Amino acid sequence: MQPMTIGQLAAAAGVNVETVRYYHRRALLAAPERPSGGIGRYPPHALTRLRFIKRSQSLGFSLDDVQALLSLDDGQGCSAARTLGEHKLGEVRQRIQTLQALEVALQQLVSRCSSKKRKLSCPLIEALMQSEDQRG
Amino acid sequence: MQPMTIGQLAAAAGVNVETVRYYHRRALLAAPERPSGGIGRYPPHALTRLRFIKRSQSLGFSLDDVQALLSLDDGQGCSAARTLGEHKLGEVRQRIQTLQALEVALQQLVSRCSSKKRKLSCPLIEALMQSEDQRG
DNA sequence: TCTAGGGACGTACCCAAGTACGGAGTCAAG
DNA sequence: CTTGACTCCGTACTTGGGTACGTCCCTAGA
Repeated sequence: MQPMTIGQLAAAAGVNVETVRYYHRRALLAAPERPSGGIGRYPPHALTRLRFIKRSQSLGFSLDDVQALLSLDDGQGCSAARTLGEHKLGEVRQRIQTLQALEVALQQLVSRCSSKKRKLSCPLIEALMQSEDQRG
Repeated sequence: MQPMTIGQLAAAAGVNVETVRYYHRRALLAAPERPSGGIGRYPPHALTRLRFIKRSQSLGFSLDDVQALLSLDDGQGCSAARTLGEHKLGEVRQRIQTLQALEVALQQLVSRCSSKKRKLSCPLIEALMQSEDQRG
């Protein structure tokens, strides 16, 4: 593994060159050493870090989260990292709950729509129109 | 129920005045009749529609979806509305699946973090650093 | 030495669903 | 008749995660 240009780095990680530059701006990825204003070369470590970022994102971490995670990458911050992970896990579970409630509600609306009982208008739209909080 | 000003309408629906104006711009809500350049008054129907929008949103419909839904509100578009609902239901179920996979992965990382076996660095961060797709 | 293909950098733009702001007009009460 | 609250309208800004563009610069190969 040799030093890479930004294009090679981006291709290796499967991201856009602009994305790499964006990560520089967000201080997630150090800009490479650049001999006398020339073209920068990234060490292999940069690819590892780039992959770290994408992997964390795919697990639901925001770039702010990733930044926090990276700042813990000193071998000392394990419990803090764990806390972060647990927090994120809580968020994920909360989102699942919300979506499951949504699923039930939507399912009911849709099935009411198929078993129409001579209503004048669509039960789905009707249900959205006048819900419990308006009449109760 | 009498005609309302925009402020009353917004308050009744629990939204910002600017939100109502935004819905005008999106053509989700008709601008009210306005006698000779004066101040507009909204009929009660506007509140119903505003609530329809917010309710639909809370069920996961985007404003574009809501627009489609509203255009079906003529008593004829029931099957189209149902199709829309089913599509949205599919999306919701897909999101739930993705999040559940995420939940499992995150759970594993976090629990690996608590049962540390004398590793040098944090297992969570380590796992993010070097995952299967890099070594396999 | 010329040239093509990157790379470096700054700025602007994309999406959704609003929010914020500033100036002018209007309306009702005191 | 003035004050103060509200409305109207246009424009710009927000968040998050980038994408796109334009211009200059550098470098390797022929």
